[in-house]
Amino acid sequence: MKALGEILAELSKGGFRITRARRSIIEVLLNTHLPLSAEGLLESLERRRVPANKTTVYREITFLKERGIVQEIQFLHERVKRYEVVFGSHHHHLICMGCKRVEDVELEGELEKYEREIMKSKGFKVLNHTLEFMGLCEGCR
Amino acid sequence: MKALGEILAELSKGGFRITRARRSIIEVLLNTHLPLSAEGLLESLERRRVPANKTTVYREITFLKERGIVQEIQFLHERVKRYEVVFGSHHHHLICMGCKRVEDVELEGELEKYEREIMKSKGFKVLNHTLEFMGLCEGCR
DNA sequence: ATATTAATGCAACTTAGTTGCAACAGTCAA
DNA sequence: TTGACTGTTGCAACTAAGTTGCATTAATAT
Repeated sequence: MKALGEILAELSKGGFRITRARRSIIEVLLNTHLPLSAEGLLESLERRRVPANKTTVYREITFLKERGIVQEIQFLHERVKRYEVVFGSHHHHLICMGCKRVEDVELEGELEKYEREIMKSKGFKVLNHTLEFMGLCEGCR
Repeated sequence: MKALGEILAELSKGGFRITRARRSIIEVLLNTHLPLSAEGLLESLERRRVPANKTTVYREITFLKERGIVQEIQFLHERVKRYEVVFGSHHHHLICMGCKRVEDVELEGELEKYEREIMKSKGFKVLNHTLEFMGLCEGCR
């Protein structure tokens, strides 16, 4: 995972401005590390005394997505989309149906085996995937 | 996958009514077999001359979900939810980013290995999962 | 044939996200 | 440090997807 400075330097070099809102949004996403919804992001900004408009938040998310800095996640049990800073390694989520908390998991070996299988049997080239597990966490079982 | 008659008999036995809308919705979902959105379902009904209100469609989907007859799918690249009849065996989807078509895949061996791993390392009991692959189909590559 | 109540349709509403446009504010160069 | 350039923001109004309350309709058992 990248550090704040690195991300800001990259953007700056690209000719983009480091505004108060932009810096704070990236900070919040780096610090929570569990996926936040646009509304959650808005609230976090308010708590930090960096009030922002929801339009700004949505536009900033779009901007950061386009640059591969954040990624969008859609949990099946929710209506809203969530966002998190892209990690070096691809990972997945464990969603507890009891307490609704979300944990990360990294899976060893990943799904490459399946992706090869799919290529062979269907001629379909996999470029990306989503995988989320729903269940009960240790505390809620 | 269940046949129409079986599903209807089951519902009838449960004290639910077999209305024109209900029967048609189940028929459409059985026949398309690829996941349909609520709006798509509405259009299919119109083509069959069984006009239904969108409220009815949403309520029927909820009803069929609660009874384990249909399941809801959320593709990452879309805003809408989609619905399909639950198959005997769990399967996943290949979403072509070119033509937007969706194919089914069944994966051999499934993700049980990962589910056991998650149980061991995190104490998290997996009850369900979603897995979708995004990429390019044979025709679009 | 009729009573019961599940299912429906309508209109009004909510929630999540988007758009156009005028105003504002980082950044660079002088 | 000042200004000019243009990227960024906020507002208000909008769209799309889905939900709700309530009065009406229509499957079904008797």
